[in-house]
Amino acid sequence: MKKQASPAKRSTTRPKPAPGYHHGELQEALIAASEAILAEQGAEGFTLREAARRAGVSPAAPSHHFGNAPGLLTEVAIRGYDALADALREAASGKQGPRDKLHAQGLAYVEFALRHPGRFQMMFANKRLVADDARLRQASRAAGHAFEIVVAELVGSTPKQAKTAAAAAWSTVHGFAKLALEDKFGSVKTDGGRREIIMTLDQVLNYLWPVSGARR
Amino acid sequence: MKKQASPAKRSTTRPKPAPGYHHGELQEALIAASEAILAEQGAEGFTLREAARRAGVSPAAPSHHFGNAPGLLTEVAIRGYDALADALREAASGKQGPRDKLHAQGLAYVEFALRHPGRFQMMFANKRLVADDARLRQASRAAGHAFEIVVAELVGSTPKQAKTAAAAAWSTVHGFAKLALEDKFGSVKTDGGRREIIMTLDQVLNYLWPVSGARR
DNA sequence: GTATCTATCTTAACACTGTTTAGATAGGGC
DNA sequence: GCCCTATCTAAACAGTGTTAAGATAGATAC
Repeated sequence: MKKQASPAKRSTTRPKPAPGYHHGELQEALIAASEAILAEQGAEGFTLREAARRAGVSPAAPSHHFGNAPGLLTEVAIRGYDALADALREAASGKQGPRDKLHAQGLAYVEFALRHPGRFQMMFANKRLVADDARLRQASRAAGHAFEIVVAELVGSTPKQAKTAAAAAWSTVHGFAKLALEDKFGSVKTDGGRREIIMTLDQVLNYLWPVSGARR
Repeated sequence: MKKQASPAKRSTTRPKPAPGYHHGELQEALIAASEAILAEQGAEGFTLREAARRAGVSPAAPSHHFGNAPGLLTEVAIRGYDALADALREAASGKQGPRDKLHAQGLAYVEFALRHPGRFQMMFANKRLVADDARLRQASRAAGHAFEIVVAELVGSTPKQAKTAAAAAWSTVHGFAKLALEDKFGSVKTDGGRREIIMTLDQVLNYLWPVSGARR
């Protein structure tokens, strides 16, 4: 009565009426909007209200699907870990020996972080996620597992030593990525800076896990 | 006239009148309050208003001394880097050979991160700091330099290789600390968990930089 | 000793944020 | 046709960082 069925009428402030809500597309729209914000503004720039705005809904709408902001971000983080695991597996699949595989994985890990800084930082921001979410933990473990497989092949001895070596590899590439994102190895904003950073990483990996026989 | 000189009167909501403002103690009080918040609540829990509250001043007071929240946090981060550099230097000074020194520094780095998680996380949160502040960059470089000195002694060859080795060492311990703080190596909340984590770190360091001759 | 000047702090307001409550709306099942 | 449930909106709340304007006190100058 008060509002006739004028579908274009409501797009006063909302960007996308996006026909087909009430059909289960809002989750995807919110996740996509969140990833876009992370890509544009970084992890600190994310805002639940902005995600709702981009999806064309009210600020309270997300709560019905994700509970709260950490709930939504957890979903984003899960997909991030899945994408990371894929990248690690694909990097290893392109090489033959375990050393080459590990080297490729290290490069892939840091390249992922530099390509998606906001998402990457959010994946490791436990306080902004539902840290004990079962699916999140599983996705994180799966990404770490991609490392362990290759490292186990490399070390080849006791599983305890494999665990240690995997922790070492993960720590090194993760620390490098984090430090690079904080500009500790030069500016990460320019193309040239990123190229320089990747070259430094290549040297670091060759130093710690030399591909050809001799070490140092 | 309106207010008699009743010094206890104003402590209605303010915790510490702290005689001696207007004397330059507010900066220190705000820094101390910020460090206390970081220690209690972590980096995400920091709030400029809460810092002002603890220092017993209005929310606008900090702006006169630090400009804005990043300004205050930058001062906190600088002191954090100074403390970290001290810890690294002291760790090295207690040992003899370069391998032992590096090992001790690695332990000291992670122990610092686990002992002061909030401060540590804030030190590497460029977006919440005045990232291009000259004193901050200097303090950060000084902490990294503590690593480079030991690594140069260890590698002993070209300065380029020393740079690479220092980047490797820093990345490994930084990554380990970051992952540990996000519970990737078990819970960091319990004493037992932390002990376990340090043991894992010890193995990682021995794996990458073995103290006694043979490697792996 | 009084007046002025400057650093320091407060009050009040603004535009944001995440979350909750209650109510409106629409689509599917009976 | 009706009801029922999922979905979304509107409005409000407490809290945030920051700014503008005004008050206050300490030191300085005369």
